[in-house]
Amino acid sequence: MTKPRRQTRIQQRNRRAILDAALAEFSNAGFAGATLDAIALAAGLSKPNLLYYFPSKEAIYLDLLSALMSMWLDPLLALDADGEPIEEIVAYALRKLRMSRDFPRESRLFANEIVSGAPRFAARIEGELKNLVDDKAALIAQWQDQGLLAAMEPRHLIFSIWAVTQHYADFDAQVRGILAPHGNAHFDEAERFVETFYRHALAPEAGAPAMPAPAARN
Amino acid sequence: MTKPRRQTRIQQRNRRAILDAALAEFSNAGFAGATLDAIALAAGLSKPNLLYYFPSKEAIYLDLLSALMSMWLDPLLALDADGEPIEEIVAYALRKLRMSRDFPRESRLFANEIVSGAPRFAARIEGELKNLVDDKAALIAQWQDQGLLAAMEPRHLIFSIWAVTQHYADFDAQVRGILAPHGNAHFDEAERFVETFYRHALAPEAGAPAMPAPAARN
DNA sequence: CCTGTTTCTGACCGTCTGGTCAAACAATTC
DNA sequence: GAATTGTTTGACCAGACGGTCAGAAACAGG
Repeated sequence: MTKPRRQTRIQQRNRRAILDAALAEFSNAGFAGATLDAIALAAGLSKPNLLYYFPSKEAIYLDLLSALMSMWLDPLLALDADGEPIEEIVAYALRKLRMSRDFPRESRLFANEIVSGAPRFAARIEGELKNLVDDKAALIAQWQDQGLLAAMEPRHLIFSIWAVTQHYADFDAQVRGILAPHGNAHFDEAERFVETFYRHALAPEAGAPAMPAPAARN
Repeated sequence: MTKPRRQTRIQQRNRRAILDAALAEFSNAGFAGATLDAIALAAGLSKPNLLYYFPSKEAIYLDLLSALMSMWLDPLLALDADGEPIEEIVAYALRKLRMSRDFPRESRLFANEIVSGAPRFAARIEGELKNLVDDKAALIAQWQDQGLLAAMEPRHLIFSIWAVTQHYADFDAQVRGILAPHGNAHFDEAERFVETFYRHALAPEAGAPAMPAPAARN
């Protein structure tokens, strides 16, 4: 039991290569559409060798989901109760947007999983993700009660931020088909849009400073 | 050549059953994940019989895409240049939201296709869809120049409406995991959110009536 | 060098999948 | 009721796919 040395350098390199290749494959083809042969090829390994590092296709997929979960949650986690509400939410939306630009494969992996009914992900959605959203929704509701934000259902506001920002990664093919951009230039446009849009949408009514919002039914 | 009678009653019934079953399968599993056996089973036919009506799996898929294309475009098409701008756009968003509620399979079919890079759909995106968006984006820009709408890039505004409304169909599993709703009750909440959100976000600045918008760079 | 361990591979297997086909069955027409 | 046309099926096929396995390399340490 001396010197555990859990992973050799070769293991580290190959596992990394496999996960990277798998991310590319799964995010483009979904779980069903991706093949071990394609992943092995992209990783520069033979298929049996790939299965030397991971016991099955599903194990690779689940490993990816787990590894990316925190990256997925981080931007929302950073929403700061002590910050200025509108700035905090706008900054959150911009963080998510930049993740769509910088990590589109990760976004599409989750998108594929969830569009297909999240068969291997439901537990985590109803667990970690739901808890985090509940927390932050309460924070937003509090800000609204203080008249610092326009009144609107906080969870749906969060959904809208996810939807709008992830749209640029998940529906990249459509966005590019319509904007016909060069490279990632359209992301600058998107940043300006997201910032002005949410800043405007979140601003409380001028003459309603510290009153409970009109449509607060819950 | 007398009495063409293109489709018998049996043909009509079976083709309909196949397309319906295929929509269910493709929207849940994507093109790769869906199987002819599953479609045939759901349609109440044997696999060879299914292939008597359609030449191939891809033919069924393409038939579906074509048939659903106009349903997809209609809500945007109905955006009326003679209407009141904010009401028109809010009504458009609500139409799209109700489509997510009433036709989630159709929405997920497109979502699956586009998330996977739209391999069988790119032509239509760059054709019909792009043209329609260009048209309506010009109309929105015109409204903005008249000071009737807050200034923001029209195409990205349209994207945001697609993203927010389709989110409820495409990411249904996630929405349900977080809201834990009974049936479709959360769609009422979503309707209220979408309406107030866009009404607020689109309202022009109080003191900027008929001036070209500040960030109009294009 | 030898030895034990880690890494890698070719050959193989059972299953599933999209698709074919000849023939049976049903419906319609004359 | 015979002939024609339209519909359905069981049996089958070739290829792809996830996964196994025995053993060959490559790599370590002594």
